[in-house]
Amino acid sequence: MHSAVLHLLRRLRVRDRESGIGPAQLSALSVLVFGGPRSLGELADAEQVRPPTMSRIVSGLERAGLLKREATEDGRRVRLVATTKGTKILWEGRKRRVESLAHALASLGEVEKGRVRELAELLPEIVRKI
Amino acid sequence: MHSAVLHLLRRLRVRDRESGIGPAQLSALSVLVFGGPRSLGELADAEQVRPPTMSRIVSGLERAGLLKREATEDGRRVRLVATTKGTKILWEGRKRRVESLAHALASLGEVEKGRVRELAELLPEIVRKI
DNA sequence: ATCATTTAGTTAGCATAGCTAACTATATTG
DNA sequence: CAATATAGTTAGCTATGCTAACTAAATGAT
Repeated sequence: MHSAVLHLLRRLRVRDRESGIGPAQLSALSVLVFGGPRSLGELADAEQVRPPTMSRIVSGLERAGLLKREATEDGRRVRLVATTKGTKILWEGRKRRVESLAHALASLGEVEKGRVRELAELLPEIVRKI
Repeated sequence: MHSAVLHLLRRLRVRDRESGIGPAQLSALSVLVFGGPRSLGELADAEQVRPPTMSRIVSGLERAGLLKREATEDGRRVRLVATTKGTKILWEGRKRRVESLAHALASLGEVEKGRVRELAELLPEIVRKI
């Protein structure tokens, strides 16, 4: 299962590359777009990455005009917000990934599709427990 | 599903880091250990990576004493073979991953476990079609 | 048989991404 | 007000991905 999951992800990333944005940047931006604005530390936690790493990922996204750093009441924190451009790019990427998966799933029988559906619902729970 | 798979992989990689070997090296070595010796180009294909990338990954593994480059009849090709040390390290890593997954799966009911099992068998087929 | 082409790998050079250690600036607390 | 804690950044290392350009070996065409 570990191996299959690894290769599934690798294939999907090939499509992601079309967005012209690195995988870590893409994943971080998706948290902002689909989960709303948050601080750098929160984003680092969500992405299971250290603050310096997230700091650089955010710098790249900012340079590309995909997010903005905004000041907060607490002078130490920043609020990271996806720009319109960032949001648009992400929705296009999601569309591509869904197309790839849909293509692969289309040739499966109804029974198999049902199994995939069941596991997709189960996975987040499993992940939380690891 | 894409998101859940991404985070599942990320969690498992945390355990993999304990091996003191990078994720790409670990994955390439696992192909040799569990799939047998092969050429650099074949390994690059299996890992969905370009030859120069695989060349450097292999160099790292060789430097660490985890695999050997052997000559073949065709003077251009090399045969990559995991060493005893490489094989041992990989089995220990597999053990750690299995422990992590087992821990997460242990709390599931029998029905859910059955679903996971069915999908684990289905995944490689899906991956091949993407 | 020789010269051109194809194939397998490597080297060089660039960008992204992960880390720790050390720093700055702002809040909080004693 | 001084000491400490918290949020981010900077610097510097390694690993991993790419393309372009190279070497060496095998194949093929005349």
